[in-house]
Amino acid sequence: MGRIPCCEKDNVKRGQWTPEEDNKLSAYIAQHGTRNWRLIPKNAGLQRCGKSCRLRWTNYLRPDLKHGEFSESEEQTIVKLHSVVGNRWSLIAAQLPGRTDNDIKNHWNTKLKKKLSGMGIDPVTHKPFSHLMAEIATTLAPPQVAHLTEAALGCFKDEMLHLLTKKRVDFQLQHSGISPGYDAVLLPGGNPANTYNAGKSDDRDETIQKIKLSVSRAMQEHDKPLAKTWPITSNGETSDGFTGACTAFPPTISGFQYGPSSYGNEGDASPWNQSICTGSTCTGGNQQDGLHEKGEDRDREETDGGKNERTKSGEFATDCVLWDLSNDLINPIV
DNA sequence: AATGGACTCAACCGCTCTTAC
DNA sequence: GGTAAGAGCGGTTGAGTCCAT
Repeated sequence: MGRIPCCEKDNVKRGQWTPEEDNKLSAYIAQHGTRNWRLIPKNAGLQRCGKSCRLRWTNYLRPDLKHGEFSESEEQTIVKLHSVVGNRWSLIAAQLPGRTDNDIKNHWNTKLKKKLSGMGIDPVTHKPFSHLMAEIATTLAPPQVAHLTEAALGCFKDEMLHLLTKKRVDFQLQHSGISPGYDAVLLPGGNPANTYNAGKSDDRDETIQKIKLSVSRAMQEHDKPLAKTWPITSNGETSDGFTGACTAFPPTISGFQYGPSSYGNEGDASPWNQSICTGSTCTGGNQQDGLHEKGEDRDREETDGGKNERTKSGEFATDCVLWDLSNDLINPIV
């Protein structure tokens, strides 16, 4: 009944691999291939679990692996694919020859997440943080909206402090809203990638509640309007022209841009072009493209009868598709 | 030079799905 | 059909290294 155990757990070595172990494993696999990981450590003379051997081979020893730094185009691909499939590292790795899921996961967690956060973009939703504010604004009464900026500033201060002090902050806990676009993606085999949304909306709701609470507090502290408020007018603009949320977002970071028309576009200084976002709609120049339209359609479908659309004129239509995934990237996934 | 915090990344853990028995 | 190991995957850990003070 069942299979025999892959190894005797008491008799296996763990931890870092030595060059001798690497040589033994590589030599054995070169000669016999990678069939039956259970037998490989035994036959190769290694005191390792078969699973450990498999990981060592697939993540490090395979001759077709790249070990150097990630190129800019590789980073673009990772971010773009992540915006579509989320933390499905094996799917992303499949689009990057020579890179393993572990490599990509590590690179994302140590570098790319911080880069995006530094640009004012939530690495989970791939939307500007300011879009969250715009979404909240749609649910607030006008007197509360006047205090939104102040309240949100308080709630985002941890992120700002992180950027300034490089202290670790778990962004995912505070910004776990998921782009509506995720739901529409099909994975190999035709399964929708919608499981990625499971459990994430709670975190975003928590953030929204947090900001709303701050709004209430701010209103209690200010019987009269703030000295410098940005009351949003009926057309979505503030009295001094501030358009809702993010005309200043995200900040430009040298050599790292993020944007809709970026991938493979000629004439762009960098593939990291950022979309110009007003906090309500994108003006990044690709609003007519199919993907963006799809994104807006998806958003409309999920706005629960227009919850996200503040007015008929749509000043606070909150979707802003940041990535224009090229067909050659999307096709293998869809 | 010493120290402590931040960062990186290989390796492990634990879960799910598949497959052999 | 039930059981348990194999395989694959994403999340987490911790040793080593870097860097600022």
